[in-house]
Amino acid sequence: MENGCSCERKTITKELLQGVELAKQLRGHLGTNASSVETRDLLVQSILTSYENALRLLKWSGSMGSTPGIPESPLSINGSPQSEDFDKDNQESKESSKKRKTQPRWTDQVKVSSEGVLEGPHDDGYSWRKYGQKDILGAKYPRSYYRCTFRNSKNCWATKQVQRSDEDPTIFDVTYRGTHNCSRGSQAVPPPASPEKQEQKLNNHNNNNNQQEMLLKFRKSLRVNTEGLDNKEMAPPFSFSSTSFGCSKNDNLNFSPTALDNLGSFSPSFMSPATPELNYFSSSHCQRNNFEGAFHAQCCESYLTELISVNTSATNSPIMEHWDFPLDPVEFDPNFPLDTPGLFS
DNA sequence: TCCATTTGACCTTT
DNA sequence: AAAGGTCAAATGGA
Repeated sequence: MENGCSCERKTITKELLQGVELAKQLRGHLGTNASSVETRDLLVQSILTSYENALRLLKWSGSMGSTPGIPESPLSINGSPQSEDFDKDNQESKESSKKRKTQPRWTDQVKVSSEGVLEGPHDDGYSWRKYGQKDILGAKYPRSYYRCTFRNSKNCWATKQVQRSDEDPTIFDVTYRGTHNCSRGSQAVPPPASPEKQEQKLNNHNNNNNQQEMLLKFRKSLRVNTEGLDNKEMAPPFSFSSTSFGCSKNDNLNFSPTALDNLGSFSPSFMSPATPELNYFSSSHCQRNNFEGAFHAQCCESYLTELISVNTSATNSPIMEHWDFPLDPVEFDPNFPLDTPGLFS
């Protein structure tokens, strides 16, 4: 009960702190000619996202009042920490269907290139294995079900569903469930894609190529930095296209904390290659259009903590946990009364 | 032989 | 009861 409130508050505080920190960075960038427009755009976008998240949290907690009861919320309604649910999930592997309700869920839309030309990177760095396909009532196309390849070896229970859009067959709705316990599944370059397989995810706002490029670089950086962490079970097909931004797989990118700061607002792609009709998704920024569950997940700090720890090297958290800024508690009091009337009006 | 995909059956949820 | 989701045997490719 009270824990829930406190969790929400902390999460909101975190978001706001992130916003503050990003604003500071932006100010720094504005004072110099050295930073690129892209970087500034990124910072602005990050700040907006952060504040939007905070506002959403406020709205959500406000609409919920003191009455728990959001269905499908990964945040355990009865007050039990999300991490407990996850632990249970891991233990009760045979009761997988019971996980449906407890795991965070969010959807993404993926647009597939009709030309089959690689316009960006594909995949999310995770390895998926198809375990089912089902015709869905009212849907033209069947829905495909995928789970993490490392379900058994690493007890990773992340799953996803891929549903081709009826209206636009080039669009795929991808629903993710659960978070990866495994570290990022691969770092290898994907095999040459056939035209059919050179499908990719395009952002709904893909006219912002600069931002996409920055994201790609960031993801590339992540990949580079996680190489060697998990070599034993690297699944080969997921990586960035070397043509995406002129970097080969072996390029060593500077991946400094500064770079992370500059790009940290982007969560890594949740896309994956694994479906016959769409083998390689490229990532996009901020494409997530439905944070069902996952958004609520932010409200529980234990869940947050787990996500952060789990995703140290390979994140697929629905939230922006990359922001590991050295926050200065003196400049912004975490205990600041966020429910102060008029504060956000 | 190993691993991924396919697909019908079964289970869970609504 | 119907629809959605998962399991697991069969199958095929490397």
